[in-house]
Amino acid sequence: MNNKKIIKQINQDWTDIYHHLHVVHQENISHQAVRALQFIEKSESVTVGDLSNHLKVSHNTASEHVKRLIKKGYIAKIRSTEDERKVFVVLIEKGHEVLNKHTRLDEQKLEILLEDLSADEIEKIESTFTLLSRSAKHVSDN
Amino acid sequence: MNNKKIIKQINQDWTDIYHHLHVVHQENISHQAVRALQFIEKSESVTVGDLSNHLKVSHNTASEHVKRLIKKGYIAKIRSTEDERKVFVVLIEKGHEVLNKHTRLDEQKLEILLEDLSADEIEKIESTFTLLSRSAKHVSDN
DNA sequence: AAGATTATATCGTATACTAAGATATAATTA
DNA sequence: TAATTATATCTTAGTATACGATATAATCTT
Repeated sequence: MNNKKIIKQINQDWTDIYHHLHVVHQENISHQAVRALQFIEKSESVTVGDLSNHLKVSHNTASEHVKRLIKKGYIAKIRSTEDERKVFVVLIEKGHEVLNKHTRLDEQKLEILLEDLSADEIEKIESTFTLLSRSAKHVSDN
Repeated sequence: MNNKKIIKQINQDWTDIYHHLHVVHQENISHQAVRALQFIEKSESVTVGDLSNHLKVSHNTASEHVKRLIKKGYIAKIRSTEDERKVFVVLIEKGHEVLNKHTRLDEQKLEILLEDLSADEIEKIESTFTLLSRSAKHVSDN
């Protein structure tokens, strides 16, 4: 029952995996911008106010983040029809692309990696990630 | 043999896991700073010049990154004894802490997650990460 | 309908980050 | 001794981040 040790090992592996397999990108994008894009991608619907809460910045700063991200072609605004004060923000294609490059593992490197593994090992990786992502959602829902 | 689909699924899970389990931090640290800290942590020894190559910035810019990171208490300089022109940079405690918060999964959330799993499932997760991190190192070595 | 509240946007201002060119310093190599 | 290498500093400049103050428009309250 020494989960602490296992957790440290998982984290060590997690960062090693990312370090070796992450996409090499050249886009100049700030840390806050990535956080904003991630939040927008993973949430059902996001308003400027939601973003302000999530990033823990003032409403005007959030509004400026949105302005910058639109200028870069990463997101778009959609005014709510129910309450026309509200503005929803959504990722558009370029935003998805940039976010993928910053958060995902490199598909080509993964492909090379999988080539050297057996079908059983691949199946094990796949089912482990399914299990972990399902459990992770569960944890954050409480 | 449809690895493409499996790869997409792994990536989807990967980002979901990170989204739900990452550490909630408040440090204001830039993207380049995280990249620099990551590179310093994962490499055997790093000079200012190595950093400049890795970040693809000029030597003077790399030198300024180092200056900023030292000012923030994240890294330290160690002048080489063999060649006294060279300066190695290393992570110090606060740098490790900040980097962990930005790249690792939250230990408490992981602990809650593991509590609901069986010993077999935990073992499966552990061995999968060991396998993946070993393979990842292999891929990046070519 | 008038006033209060809510959601977002904009302006002014300030600080920090990022980056490069030019230049300087010190150590090493030829 | 001269050339090269590694790093540091100075100047300059564009961008990012953030907030307070203020503005606008929609919605809610009375």
